[in-house]
Amino acid sequence: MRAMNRPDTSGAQTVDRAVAVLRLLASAGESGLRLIDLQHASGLSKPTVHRLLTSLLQHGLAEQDEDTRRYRLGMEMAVLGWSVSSGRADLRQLCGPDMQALADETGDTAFLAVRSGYDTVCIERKMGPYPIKAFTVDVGTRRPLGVGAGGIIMIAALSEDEAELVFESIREPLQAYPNVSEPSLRAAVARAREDGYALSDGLVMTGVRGLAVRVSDAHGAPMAALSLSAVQDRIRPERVPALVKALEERRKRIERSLAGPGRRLR
Amino acid sequence: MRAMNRPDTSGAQTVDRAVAVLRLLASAGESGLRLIDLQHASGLSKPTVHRLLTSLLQHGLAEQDEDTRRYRLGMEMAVLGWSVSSGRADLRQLCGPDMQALADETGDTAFLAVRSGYDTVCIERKMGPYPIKAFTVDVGTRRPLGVGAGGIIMIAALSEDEAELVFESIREPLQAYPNVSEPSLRAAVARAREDGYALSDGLVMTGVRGLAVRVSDAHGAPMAALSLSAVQDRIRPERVPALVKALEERRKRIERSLAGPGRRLR
DNA sequence: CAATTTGGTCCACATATCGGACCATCAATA
DNA sequence: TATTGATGGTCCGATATGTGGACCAAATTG
Repeated sequence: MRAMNRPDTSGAQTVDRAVAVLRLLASAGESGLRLIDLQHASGLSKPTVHRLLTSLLQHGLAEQDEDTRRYRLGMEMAVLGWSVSSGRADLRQLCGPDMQALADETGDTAFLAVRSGYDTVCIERKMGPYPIKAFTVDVGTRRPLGVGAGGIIMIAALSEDEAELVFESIREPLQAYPNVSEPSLRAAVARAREDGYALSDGLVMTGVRGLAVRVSDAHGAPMAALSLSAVQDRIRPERVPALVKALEERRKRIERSLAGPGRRLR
Repeated sequence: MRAMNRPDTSGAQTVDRAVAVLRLLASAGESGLRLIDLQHASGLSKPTVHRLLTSLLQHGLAEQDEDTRRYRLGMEMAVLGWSVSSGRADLRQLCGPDMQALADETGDTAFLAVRSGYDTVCIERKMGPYPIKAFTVDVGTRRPLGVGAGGIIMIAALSEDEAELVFESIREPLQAYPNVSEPSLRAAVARAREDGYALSDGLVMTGVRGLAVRVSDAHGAPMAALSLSAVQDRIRPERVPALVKALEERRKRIERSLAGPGRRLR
């Protein structure tokens, strides 16, 4: 139908397409996608999608449910992922203790998310003791960039041009989130740029607020978003400064330990 | 040089090649591989490898070290892997407590490994209290199937035909392990078939012994290998029954919890 | 049990990929 | 500093490879 990404220069078209399919499967999560869904979402022809899937299936990167015929990511994908040994790869476990501490001291739920294409992926979650939990995202969940405080801070970290590209790309998938309008998102991003932290006030779900700061690597490049989320009563304006301070402190600790056991290649 | 896998029927050649490259990168681990290494190891031409890499780089599935020009797996690979939500995917954390308990009660180091192509991948490790550690494998390490007790039990779980295929495929990579000869490996596999557990007596490294049992999913299909490893003085013949018993007990617990929160698709 | 939807396959065509040849860059060596 | 060799990267014509319209099969629906 329309261009996926870059019809332009070098590379391997087939690889691009295969990766696109993998991304779609990743977004779909556990329940998977039907062949025809993939066909429509990717804009590729049925035989093409099927051929790609056949190959991915053979390699275990995708699997097919015997009964429903639906496709989802295969375990081999996870196994390959476990062999990654750089940057974000061990970010998750590295952040674990600080996130738990953050959740404990604030009472709310702490999240860690990274960018993947035009999605954010939640890679870790720690629940705080406060008994009323807000709508909560599972580890592994993918949502378009811009959804949630974490997504906002990630867009805010981009250059104008890149941000524009993102807005362009997420326009369609954002339809699924009725509370997120592009103007309100742009406003939130602008505020985040000024404040240094992002606030999502019911943008994802009415009655839920989130706060996020960005985590950078040793070179200052944004790596992930560290966020807190709770029902709106818990994140009142007067409490925001304290929460931001808690987030910032944890961010600093995390960045320090990121820089600490500095990996040097070769 | 020679065929990678199936030159035969349907699929996408390009995808196969790209996956082959990814596998090689995974095996190489942190230090990465040079273009020419990939070229030789894959048997593909330089432009082909480079073109595939260009695409993989664009998608973040691979990354290139600025200084050394070496390629390794990219973080996106890990992120995609985190979105896998089936079977083995959460096996690791599910096994964590039992493995720690196993390590604690035996004193030695417990490993969990899964098969990936013709490799075994160590996906979890828990150290026991005994102060003398044997040569120890990091999480994420890939080795040819058949290396170590875990690898032996995995081959033992295969049908004759499949096992033969494996022997064929690992002949070359096994050269890197001088202590593993094909006859001794075949003997170890045969014993493992009889005993129900695998014993590696210095096959990987002189003076190190390992014991492994296989972990099966709810349908009885082999999923992973649970193993213990220690210096040979710690795994004397008279202690083997007790260690095997401990492994078996943990295996049962793990398999029960695997069957328990049974995921049903759809 | 016809109609519709979806999964899967065939095959002639054309296009995206292939790889030999070439250039650029760097390190070691003379 | 010139020379040699090894490696990263790119070009471009030939063709093997992937493409998608059309078709069949099976499942689902009315």
